[in-house]
Amino acid sequence: MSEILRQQIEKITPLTDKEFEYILSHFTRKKIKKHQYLLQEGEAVQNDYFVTKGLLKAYYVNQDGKEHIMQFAMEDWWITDYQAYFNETNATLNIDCIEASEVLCLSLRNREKLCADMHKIEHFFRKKSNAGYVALQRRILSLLNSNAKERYEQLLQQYPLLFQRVPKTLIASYLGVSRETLSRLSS
Amino acid sequence: MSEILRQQIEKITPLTDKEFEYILSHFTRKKIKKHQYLLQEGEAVQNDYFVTKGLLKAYYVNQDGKEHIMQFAMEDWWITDYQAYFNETNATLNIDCIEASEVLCLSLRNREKLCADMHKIEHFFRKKSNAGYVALQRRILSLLNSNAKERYEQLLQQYPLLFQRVPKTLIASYLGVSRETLSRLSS
DNA sequence: TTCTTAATGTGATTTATATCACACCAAACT
DNA sequence: AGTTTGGTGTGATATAAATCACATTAAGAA
Repeated sequence: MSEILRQQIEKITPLTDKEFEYILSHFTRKKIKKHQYLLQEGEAVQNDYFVTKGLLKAYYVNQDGKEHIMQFAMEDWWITDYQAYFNETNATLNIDCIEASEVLCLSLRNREKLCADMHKIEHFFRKKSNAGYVALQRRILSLLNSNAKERYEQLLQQYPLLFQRVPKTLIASYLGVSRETLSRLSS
Repeated sequence: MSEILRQQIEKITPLTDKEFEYILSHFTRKKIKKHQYLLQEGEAVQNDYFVTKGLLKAYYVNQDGKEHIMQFAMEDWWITDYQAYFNETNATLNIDCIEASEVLCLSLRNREKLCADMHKIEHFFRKKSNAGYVALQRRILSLLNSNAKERYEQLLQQYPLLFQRVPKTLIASYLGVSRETLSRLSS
């Protein structure tokens, strides 16, 4: 269902049916099974992904094989390796499915074309990017200022829905704590 | 000197003299002395600030009175409390001058007006915001994945100019390490 | 069902970093 | 010139969290 994308855009700017149809024509659809990769480290990053169904994670794997989760994405969220996507370099992140998912794929070329053609859409993406920037600043502040327990509680409060779907092990990896420490905090 | 702003914009999109003059008319100038506040916690956030001269820091002060630096800004950088600026809420960050500074001030109203009037400028701000988002992701990854020493070395490599101007104590506060630990690392 | 894999809890130990305390020096005021 | 303030180094100690190790349970796969 692409209605969910339309709704997201319309929270920022109204669209006619024609306009939305035009926008949507720049996306392709993709279904991914559980545990399947959407993106692997070292590959070129083809797309930004808008999630219409399911749940994914983008994560970095370091030299020791430890995973650090950059972001989750469920319905109505966007996900990709943005550094690589915007700069057209190879991915340093992996993205794979926590649950079977469906996404709408937007290549950088189509994104830029849409933005050039429709001032509205450039406005939409600017607003989304600003909101994303602010969200990351909050996360940084949380990392700088709070200990493991506080970060856990903040996340729980901010994204309660996530907890019903994401195993604690992955929450730990997102928070930058070991799964053992997180386990001890909950109790 | 506002030429520095023009150069920054022209890295993304070319401008005529008229266009730049029009853009600049939406900014006001401000000079700030060393140690003076540009913004204090609890205030309304009037502007986003483009630095033409000097060096500033934006930081959060927690319940215990400990400072955590969200960002620095020197010539050619932007700085404000973005969460509060974009959402028109009161500041949770403080901004003050490390060196005597000069800034160009852009209110949210003028920013939105410029973006609505000139597609070019909306494009510029979208690009800047995207780049900012990517930079914050890098910082998060650094916080998740690296210890104090590694983070220090990464920062040193990424912003070598900063080190000649910012005391180590503040670098520590940006990295999320105590000044004592940072001091021991350097040696 | 049985087998394997993923998720979780919990003890014992180690380690990175924070905290406390004090000394020293350089810069800025007055 | 003298006095305050800001920046820095370094020892001793405390603490949050990582790591290692093992047990338990739940969930998928054959």
